[in-house]
Amino acid sequence: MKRARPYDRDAALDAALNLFWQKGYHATSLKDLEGALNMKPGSIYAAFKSKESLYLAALERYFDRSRLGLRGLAGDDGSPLQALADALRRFGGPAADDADRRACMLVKTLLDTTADERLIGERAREYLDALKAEIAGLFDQAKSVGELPADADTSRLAARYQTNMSALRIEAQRGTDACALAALAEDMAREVEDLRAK
Amino acid sequence: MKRARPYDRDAALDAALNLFWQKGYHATSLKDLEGALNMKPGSIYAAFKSKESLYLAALERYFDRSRLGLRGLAGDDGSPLQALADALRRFGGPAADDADRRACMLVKTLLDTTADERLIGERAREYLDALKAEIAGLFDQAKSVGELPADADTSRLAARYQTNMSALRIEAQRGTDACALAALAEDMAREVEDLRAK
DNA sequence: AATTCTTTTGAGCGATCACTCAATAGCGGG
DNA sequence: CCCGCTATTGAGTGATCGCTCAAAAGAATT
Repeated sequence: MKRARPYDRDAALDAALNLFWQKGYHATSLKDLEGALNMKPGSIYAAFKSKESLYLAALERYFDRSRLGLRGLAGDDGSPLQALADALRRFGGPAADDADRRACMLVKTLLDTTADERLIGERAREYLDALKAEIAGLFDQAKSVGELPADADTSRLAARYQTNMSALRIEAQRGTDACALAALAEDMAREVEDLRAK
Repeated sequence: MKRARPYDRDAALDAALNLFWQKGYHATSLKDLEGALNMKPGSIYAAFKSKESLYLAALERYFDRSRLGLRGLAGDDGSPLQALADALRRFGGPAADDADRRACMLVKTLLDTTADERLIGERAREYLDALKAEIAGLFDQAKSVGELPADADTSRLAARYQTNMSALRIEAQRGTDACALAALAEDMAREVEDLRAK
């Protein structure tokens, strides 16, 4: 090795992730990326091969974080069901930062992707499926702790939960007023809590 | 008037609507539109002013139809609540055509729109609000027929319903298998039916 | 059939797209 | 301190973007 990388790959990926998440794949130009990553086109292509590859890398990063977030819910306390309900309330409450008021990047990718970018669309679907499986795992935990009846269909519950979370975040991006958003989140959270075996 | 319009404005708008709905605003090029509308660039601009204007016209068309569809639910039978529940089941069932397996165009527009296209984003939000109001109107009807208790918060119910419908259609576009999709729709439909005053 | 006026045409505008590569810069080993 | 090598640079690639306009075409009127 004769020369170390002067740029920070992690920081660059973060910047790309944020920009892509905000503007979407099609609306983000190489010029935009040059500015956000503070890299010239040549460097970007040396480091990330192509715009599509960069997007895929950013998407994977997003997925990793999302999965980590979900796994973080597991250890919070003894009640997986409560953790899931609270996560919904969190997204309906006052936003910590802008990113919490944005629709899920995977959903945005899913809706923005056509046959021209098959790979990106397929990847988004895979990641969404994987996250759904993580959620199902949490419901499984709830079952093993006795919060859910033994015959609960955890994968069906996971589908419903993921759907609710996605929709809530879309609603946040829509700009629904804080009060209505909180009400919506509350309805969804209650739905989860009401699953608790009596 | 010396010369009648040889092209069919309605058909052209339909074609534009479908193309935009499928591919999104950014991914749809003028070339694509030329092909779909069977018009040369000059004609398109003479008829619709700009790509953005054309998109807005297509979006309005989409909105009009959606509103019409919702209003059509009102007269179906004496039970607005049942009509709303059945509409959900319909989107979870076997698709009549491709368009029924696509996310709502307004939602796609909302997620695909940045500050660069403020007007389009704002319009999408307005239309979504208007449709939510239509749904609230249906819940109001349900209330006046005695299906809902007098103190039901119909605008909150409408928000929840719209959210469910949007999410269901995203799920359809995601390619969720028919069985899981039907289960999801069933869960949502039950949620509506369970509102029925006992 | 000639005239008139509107609509359609499509080559082509400047700008921007994603991307490349010869030249340059700068660190590690000798 | 110089050399060898890799990472970075940024002007420039052809293609395509949204869009324009002078010219051609076609219906209505005479």
